Amino acid sequence: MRTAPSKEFGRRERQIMDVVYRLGRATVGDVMGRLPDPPTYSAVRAMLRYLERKGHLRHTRDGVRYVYEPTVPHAEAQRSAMQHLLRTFFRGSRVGAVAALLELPGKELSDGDLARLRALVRRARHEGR
Amino acid sequence: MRTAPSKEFGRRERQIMDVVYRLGRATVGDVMGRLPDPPTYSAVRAMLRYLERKGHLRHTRDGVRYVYEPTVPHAEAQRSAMQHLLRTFFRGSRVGAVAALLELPGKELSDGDLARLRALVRRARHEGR
DNA sequence: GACGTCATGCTAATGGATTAGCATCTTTGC
DNA sequence: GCAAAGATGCTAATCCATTAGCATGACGTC
Repeated sequence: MRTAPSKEFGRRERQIMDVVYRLGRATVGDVMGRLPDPPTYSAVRAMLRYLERKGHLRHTRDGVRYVYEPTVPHAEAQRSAMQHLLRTFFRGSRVGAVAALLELPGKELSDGDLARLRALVRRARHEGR
Repeated sequence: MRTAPSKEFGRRERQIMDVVYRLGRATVGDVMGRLPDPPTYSAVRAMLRYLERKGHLRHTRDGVRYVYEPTVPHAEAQRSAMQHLLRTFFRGSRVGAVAALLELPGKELSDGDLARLRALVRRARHEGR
């Protein structure tokens, strides 16, 4: 049947999709191992099959086991998630979002990172965006 | 009963919380008007009461009607949502996320915006993050 | 003061996400 | 060859988010 992926997920669905996006490709065990309050192996498997039937995942074989990956490409999902976050929590202000981002804890920024950031800002200016 | 808000939501729950965060404070009508595939007024109202009982929302009166707002402060929810996005789609790379952010379409960046961005980068450097 | 409108209180019904259970198949080791 | 381990196929049961329905109360108007 293969209808258009609908972007809206239930709780578990969301958790599972997040794990798969995080890993890029994932086996049943990978997913189960990273779910909060993990249900049984069997339940996870059913869920994956369910998500596949709804068109959000596809699988390929790797020897005996299945490896799942999202049908919507990483970059696209990234963009749309960011878009949504921006709209929901920052009134669309990209600058505000950048501020929040840079204030998050994380690995120290390398010189390369800083250079890249400056380049991004410069580019944003020149392209008039 | 008021248990600790659990951060995980069902589909509608998520949609509703997003609307409330987007608006800051919202009446039943506000919420209903912005839901995709809006159900009945009554259903939205029940959902809001439900979310309140679970500790995610609180309400105050405004004349006859109720105005709902999140119990978790905007800034905190912002941070944790960004954190999650970062982890899920950017392998924790803040720079990568900033790049994606600046590439999103949006209002032209003002000179003030650019100055602020530069200041943020400078500050990130000096604070060693 | 009766009526219409619009708000909330409460609860039962529904439906779909979520789970578990059992059967089957393949691989590996003895 | 046979048994154990670990994978999938399929489906029924369950649970809870989601919805709708009916009753009640406040307010304004003719």
